[in-house]
Amino acid sequence: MVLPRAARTQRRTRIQEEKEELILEAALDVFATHGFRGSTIDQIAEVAGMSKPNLLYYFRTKEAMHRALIDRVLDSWLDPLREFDAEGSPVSEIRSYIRRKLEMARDFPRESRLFANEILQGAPHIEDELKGPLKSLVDEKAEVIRSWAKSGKIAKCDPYHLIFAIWSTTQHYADFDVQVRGVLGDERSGEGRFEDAARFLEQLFVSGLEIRDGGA
Amino acid sequence: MVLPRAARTQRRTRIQEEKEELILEAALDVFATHGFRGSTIDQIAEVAGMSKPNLLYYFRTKEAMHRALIDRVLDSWLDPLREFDAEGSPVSEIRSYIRRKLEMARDFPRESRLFANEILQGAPHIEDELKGPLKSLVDEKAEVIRSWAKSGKIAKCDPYHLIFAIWSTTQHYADFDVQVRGVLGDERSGEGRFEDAARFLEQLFVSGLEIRDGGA
DNA sequence: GTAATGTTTTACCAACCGGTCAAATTATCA
DNA sequence: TGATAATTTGACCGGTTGGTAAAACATTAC
Repeated sequence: MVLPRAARTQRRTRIQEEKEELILEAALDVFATHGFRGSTIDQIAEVAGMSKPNLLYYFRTKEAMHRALIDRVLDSWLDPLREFDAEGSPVSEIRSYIRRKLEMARDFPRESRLFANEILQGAPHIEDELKGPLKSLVDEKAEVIRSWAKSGKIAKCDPYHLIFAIWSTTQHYADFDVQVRGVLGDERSGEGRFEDAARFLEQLFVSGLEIRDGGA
Repeated sequence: MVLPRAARTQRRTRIQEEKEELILEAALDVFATHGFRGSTIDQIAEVAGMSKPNLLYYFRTKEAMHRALIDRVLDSWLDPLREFDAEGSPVSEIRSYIRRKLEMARDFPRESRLFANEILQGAPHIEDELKGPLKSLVDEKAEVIRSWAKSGKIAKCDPYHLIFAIWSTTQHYADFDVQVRGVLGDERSGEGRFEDAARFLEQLFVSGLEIRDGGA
């Protein structure tokens, strides 16, 4: 019988798992570089190496594909922030948060771009997640940072804008990769640029948050 | 006679100037939120309040509209960096560069998003500009920063990554506006968020670049 | 006023879009 | 093996897309 995908409650077939993975992989490629509206099912099908109706057998709509991707990415995207530990030392926590985010930008640039495209275009599919789970997590970690500042472990600063600054500087290397490479030139565009970036950002944030002698 | 737009060498009509401006304004709206491929001529025409063929009388293709916009934006986008003055004091130059970029993010968010979309999608229309004029300008200013570091006016750091960090943190408030608002919540999403951001970023960069006592 | 030019509209096209359908093919398992 | 269910394919559909042609309309210059 040919049941619509969503109606199947049975365990998934081996083929199903493989093909769905294959499709999401292709969809990630395409959505990440063209955004939702700029991507076509034909294009995704071609990258996945299958016919369009075949692809639509696994995901019944373009939106279903996009949603599946977004859900997966959004979840893993916040892992580094979840690991942010209130018990650790501020400097080492911030330092390793930066490192983790930078590693993600290096290792999963398509995921970062998928997300960036979605936000840029007004986050039509994930506004609820932004105002719900994401906000809660950030609120929680912002409170941690605030307490560090209050107890004099780091300089006083707005914790939300600190988080924004870490997000933007690290994701920049994934989202604006073409620009970064263009500006750095071919010689400096090797993988070493991530090490350079890590060094710079750690210096910036760590000494930028140090307590000054003449601090207010 | 009906000459193709590109072939007209005569002075432009009053109507031409007005309509072209009207169209570019509408196109900026649409391209900025949907990217090139995600935007349609019909949509732009509707926003501009004219019929599609009428619009196509002024810009013969979708690409022509996009190019006209990109050219204009790219130019004004670099103005703050051009003002970056080698003769000024490092701290005040960096401080006012941050302020200017932040003001642009606040006052011209669509322009920022148009640019972000273009880069995100691999900069298919402006790769040459990135590797040419943009790179040259950045190279020049990076040299200024390097000389400041060398003469001990600011901490040693990679000037390119410093510039990237300023770009990303400031443009973040335009490009990721939905996310910023979502996380800050309704109460803190007023215009005051730009003042908060300015305060935070100035503190971060200024004290992050100060010379340490125990500096290497 | 009128002729030349500039502008707008209506009607249209071929290609592409997201998605459906039914038939053909292949895998699974008793 | 054969029956049954899962997968793949090709043909197709209505709507949208970027863009054109030509005629109607408006504006300007003389």
